[in-house]
Amino acid sequence: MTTTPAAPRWQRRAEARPEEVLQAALAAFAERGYAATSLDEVARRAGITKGTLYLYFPNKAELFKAVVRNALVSNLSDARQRAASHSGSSWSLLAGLLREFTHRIVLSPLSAIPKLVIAEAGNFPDIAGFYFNEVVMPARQLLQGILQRGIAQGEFRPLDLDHIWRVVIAPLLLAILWQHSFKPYDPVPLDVERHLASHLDLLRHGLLLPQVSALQEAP
Amino acid sequence: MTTTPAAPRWQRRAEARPEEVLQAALAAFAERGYAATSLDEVARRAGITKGTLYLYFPNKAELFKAVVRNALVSNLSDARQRAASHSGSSWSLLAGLLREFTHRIVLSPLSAIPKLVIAEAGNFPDIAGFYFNEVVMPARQLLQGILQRGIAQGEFRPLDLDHIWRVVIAPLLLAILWQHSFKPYDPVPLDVERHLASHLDLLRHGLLLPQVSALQEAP
DNA sequence: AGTAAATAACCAACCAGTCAGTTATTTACT
DNA sequence: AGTAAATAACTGACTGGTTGGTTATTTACT
Repeated sequence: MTTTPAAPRWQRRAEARPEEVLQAALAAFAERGYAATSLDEVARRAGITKGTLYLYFPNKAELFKAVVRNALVSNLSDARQRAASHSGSSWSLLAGLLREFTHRIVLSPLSAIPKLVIAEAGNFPDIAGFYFNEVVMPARQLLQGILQRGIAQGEFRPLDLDHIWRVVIAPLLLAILWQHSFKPYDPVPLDVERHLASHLDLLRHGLLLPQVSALQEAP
Repeated sequence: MTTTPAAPRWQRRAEARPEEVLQAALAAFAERGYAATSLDEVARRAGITKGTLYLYFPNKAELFKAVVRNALVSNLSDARQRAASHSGSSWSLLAGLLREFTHRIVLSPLSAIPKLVIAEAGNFPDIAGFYFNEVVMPARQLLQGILQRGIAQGEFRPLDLDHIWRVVIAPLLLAILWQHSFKPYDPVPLDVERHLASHLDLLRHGLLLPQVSALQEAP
């Protein structure tokens, strides 16, 4: 009686593990939140055990930070570069950026991250601080820069630069939270594309000077 | 040697306990979120012990639901009645409503509740469903009614009624979440009054027909 | 005295983090 | 090429601490 050559119980895949753990952690955190997600669960989803997980990440908070970095920070520096080298109107830059943000974050699994950070900020100050410094601050600077340029060039009305930028991105945040918190209960599910269209329509009429607005029907 | 007549170590106050527990629980949940708040902590804040807490609420989830219900019920039908009996322009009604919402919710401890519901929706589906039906649906109907009236009367531009209402309230939601999640990290703290002013300014230019807007500088 | 209200000690379950031991893979040597 | 030794990856059981929930007992009030 010969034994079939048993497949190994596990394989060494040190290269692939970290990325797989990050994927698994994002999915798990997104479903249940940070506090409610156990590392056993994350390990299970990644096809390893908890001990292995600790070979790659020193603790739960650092794992979470790594998830955020991996998912968002790269995306953001991307946008800044595109903004710097933009040559068209400020409005087309702003609208393009909001569109791209919608497609690359709101409509992707990445949207779980802002929701998570907001939900758990109270309990994990260093995560909240990290996110604020690494994500919110750059985003603010990017938006304020565009708006300021638009005002200076006589494209936008005079605006309160310290506050308008939050009003401008608020509908994106709402869309993210809606999808994660209310989607199952909404009888008229949110159509993100039409939400974005309404948002841009409001901004175009609300930000641009009237004479400029009239020139730019549907940029 | 006489012993001074010792004050009783505790008193029987069955009437007052539930309300006091609800207050304590709201404060505790608001600070630390649902999962991270221990019932010992809630009891401590309410000036009782955990065992007593269980005399009045069957478990943690029901306590949480009771907090949400209790905090919302008073504020619920109020706004709808005022809207129904309004006689001025749609814009003044809308702006007034957003102002009142800002002062009565965003700037009050009640703002903890939307934040909590959004944060915990994934883990507590029946709470999320309850909140959606009792709070979100009425708010939607109220806003859509006002916007529809404004369009019909030639005050607002034609708008996508299914989507614009979310864009309109998004900045209020952002203000709530900002205060609860990012306040400690923001070097330029959010001035809610100026945030509201920026918001209303954008809406006035973005929603109203140009000729109407020109008539209504600062309503 | 009788009982409702409240306490305090208790249990069972869960989980982040640790570590001694096991196994797959690579390296060094013949 | 073959294989023994060394290494790196991985496992799984365990620990210490916490917390939701229970209950035997004490206390205040009628």
